[in-house]
Amino acid sequence: MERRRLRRLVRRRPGGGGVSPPGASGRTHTPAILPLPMQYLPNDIEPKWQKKWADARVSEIDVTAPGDKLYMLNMFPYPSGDLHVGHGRNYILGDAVYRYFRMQGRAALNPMGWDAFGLPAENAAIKNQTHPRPWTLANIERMKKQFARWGILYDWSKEIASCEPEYYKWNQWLFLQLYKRGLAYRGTAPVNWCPQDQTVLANEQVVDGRCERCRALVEQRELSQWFLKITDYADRLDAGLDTLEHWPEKVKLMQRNWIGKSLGADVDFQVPVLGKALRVFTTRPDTIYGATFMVLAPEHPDVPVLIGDHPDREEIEGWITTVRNQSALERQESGKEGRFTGKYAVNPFTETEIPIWLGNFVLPQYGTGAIMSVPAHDQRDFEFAKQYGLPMRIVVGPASGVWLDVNDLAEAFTFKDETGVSVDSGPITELTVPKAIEKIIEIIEEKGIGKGTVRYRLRDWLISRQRYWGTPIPMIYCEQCGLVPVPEEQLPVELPLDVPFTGRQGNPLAKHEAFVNVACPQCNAPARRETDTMDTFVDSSWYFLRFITPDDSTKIFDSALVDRWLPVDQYIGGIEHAILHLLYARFITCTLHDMGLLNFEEPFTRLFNQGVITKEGYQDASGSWVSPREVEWRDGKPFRGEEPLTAEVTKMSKSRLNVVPPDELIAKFGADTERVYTLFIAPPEKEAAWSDEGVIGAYRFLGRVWHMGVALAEGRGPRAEGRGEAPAAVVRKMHQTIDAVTGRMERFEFNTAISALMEFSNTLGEAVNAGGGGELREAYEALLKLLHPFAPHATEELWEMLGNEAFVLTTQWPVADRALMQEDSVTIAVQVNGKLRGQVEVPAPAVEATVFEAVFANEKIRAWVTDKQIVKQIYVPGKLVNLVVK
RNA sequence: GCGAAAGUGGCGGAAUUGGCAGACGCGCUGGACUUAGGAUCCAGUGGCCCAAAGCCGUGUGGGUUCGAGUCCCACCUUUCGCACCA
Repeated sequence: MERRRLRRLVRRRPGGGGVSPPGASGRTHTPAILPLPMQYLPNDIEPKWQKKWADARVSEIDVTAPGDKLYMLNMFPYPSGDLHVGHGRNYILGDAVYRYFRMQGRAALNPMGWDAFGLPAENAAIKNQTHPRPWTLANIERMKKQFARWGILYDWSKEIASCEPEYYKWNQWLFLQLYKRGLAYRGTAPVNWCPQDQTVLANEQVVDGRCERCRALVEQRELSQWFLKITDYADRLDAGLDTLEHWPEKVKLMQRNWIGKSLGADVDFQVPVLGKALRVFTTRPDTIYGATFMVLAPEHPDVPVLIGDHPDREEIEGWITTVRNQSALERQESGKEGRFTGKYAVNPFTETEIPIWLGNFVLPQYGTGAIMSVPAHDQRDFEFAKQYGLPMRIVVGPASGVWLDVNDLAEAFTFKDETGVSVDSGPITELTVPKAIEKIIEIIEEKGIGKGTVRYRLRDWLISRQRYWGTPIPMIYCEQCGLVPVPEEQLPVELPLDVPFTGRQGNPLAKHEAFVNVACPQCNAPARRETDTMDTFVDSSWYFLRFITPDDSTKIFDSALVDRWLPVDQYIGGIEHAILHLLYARFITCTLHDMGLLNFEEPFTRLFNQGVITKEGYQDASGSWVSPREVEWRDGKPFRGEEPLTAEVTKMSKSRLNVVPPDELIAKFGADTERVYTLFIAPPEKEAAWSDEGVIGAYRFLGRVWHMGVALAEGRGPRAEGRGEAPAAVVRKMHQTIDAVTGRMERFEFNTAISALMEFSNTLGEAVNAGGGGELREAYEALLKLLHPFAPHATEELWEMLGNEAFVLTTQWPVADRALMQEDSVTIAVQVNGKLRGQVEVPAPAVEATVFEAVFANEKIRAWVTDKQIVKQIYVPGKLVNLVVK
């Protein structure tokens, strides 16, 4: 094949250097590297370097010292106990970035802490008849050891754990500040109740109508609970997304959808029998001439009056009760249902009477809980109208002017944009939809029957939980004074530890007399403490501020220092927090800004979401998960004994028995191998399938780097004489690699950064194998530096072996010399009508315009420079090849 | 249903701005060294073909272009997110 031959020609050109001699029989094995006097045994060296880093406190940083600050942060984990290689991806990735920035000379802060409150600890305590605290603390210790064994450098002098009073005191303080400003309130609302976990949940914690944590069906209950008024910040949280240039679009979109900003209008419809108006919210006020009926949520406050004298009142009330008791999921699945109230409202534009219905598809929490129905132009209204035989009226037509007839409609025609034109709509007739909306809002406002409005889907954040293991809400109920906040000087309200865990009848805090009974801070009369605790997402909504001054017992944080170190420059964590944690953290940061405590509103400048690691799991016919140890393979299919199994690739989880614990892996190959493999496996933001076989590739790579280093250190490399020049190809490759890896580190392209290092290592290995030819050591040391973020232990050991004193970590990241990246010559191949016409070798700096004019003039030719680094292919229609060095 | 992202060898994945498709690695095949090798090293490895020559190849069908994995149109598939939000 032409192309292949061409490539070979190019690769073997003189001066290319380092290319192995061809031919199986002719190949001689240079003993420069083999046989090996010193094996790569990671487990001999890794703990040693972990200890050295710890002893030297290399990762501790003085936040008051000057420097080019950089705040790196991995989302602090829930201390659930054992970490598997899937968790490792997150932390290994963060550590690689941290080490890279350190080598770039940045004053990089990389703290770690524990999101230590929460249900699993409580459930474990119930199961094991212990207390959540020792369980949690033991897990923390285990996980710290695992982090260390991965070679991850956190600044442990900044460690925090949210379950400690020193931390949650400030949670309570924050709550009191919010309460003072009216941003924390107690209110009664239909809330999500998880019967399994015996607690209420935030809307964000309900997924597909089920509890995010335990998957139980969530029930609706009318309860009095604590809320944070995140809705006050809906507009800012929405607008702020536009400023987050370095956040994944996906996350911003998810937040935008969750906030659910809608522009529209509130409009009053008079109801003569009520003697007042019912207000509706609509995003399509331009369709108001087509509003032929009105639908209220069954929960709407005016419903009892409307149906008070209805002959079938009891039946309707029964239906309302049924709907109210349904979960959101059941309510939707039961289809559209409604009841006619027997009453009428007046459409303010057509001035006709329109019937008022109740409908289960109208949600009480959104808008005004009442809608004007325009069946011709809204699919939901259309379905409802068809079902109950309600009238329709077409008020929007296509701009193209095609006639529409009500009887022809098989579905609603929405025409959301300029493609639609108002029809039969008084003053807005013939206006396009956007213009019609603008105009009708003007008229509505002139008439004083409503106004243009912005509505949000976002609802207030329900933060109270009827569970023990969380931050006590610092409020007191006094019969005389009502709700009384705990005075700040009495904080923290400590969580009592002498509590039995039976797992029965709700929150054990409520039965702790010494905790509950308290004197009212205002009147000193006997009073009762709030026994609800806070959602743990409150704990994590501001923890990144606490890392700067974790031990300050006098204030939540130091504003001046926080303003210096924050926003967090690089935040790393899973996509599962796209809405919950990240929205709450943004909200709380805004409130602290408004309190004058911060000079910024957005806490995280750059956000990165790593993908999950998946692995095959095996299920038997009954759907139970089978341990991979029991699986036998026959004809490429999995079996357990005679029983066929099904294989499914899923996220690693204990329940699916597909987790890969790092211990065995590290014992066999070392942490560096796991680190390199984990980052090499796939682009870090993508889901990646773990392959036990694939790990060996990373190990071999490190082994080759190791053996090369041993050879150089023992003087078997050319360094012994310290003379001569490294082959030009090695120097060139070094600069190309430095350039490539640096860019890829910045862009989080770790998989290709590592592949570039593998290529460089191969080039270097060939040069060493071939007996070198000069100064290979400089190139090798550059390789060690570039490799350090991925394989910190091996590179430190090799660095030392070569006689260097300081850590690789504290050296400077190499800088590429662009001039030396260039090839000294390039081969230009010329293709004419698909055939290789010839090739010309030219010195790289001389690749200029007229080189080929004489040779290939007057032909339709295709020409390109064969080395990608220099120039691209260029098409020249007939006359002149015009090549330019980039 | 709505929204977003993605479809490239046996597998994970490469391929600035359209310019040598399959880098790098796994696996596989052959070899070296070995008592042995599931260690290590070397070579080969997109498909058709004994091989060469040649032809075909980035989900499918069109289009733009000297040139398309990349750009445009239509479709198919997968994954993720939202899901009666008026």
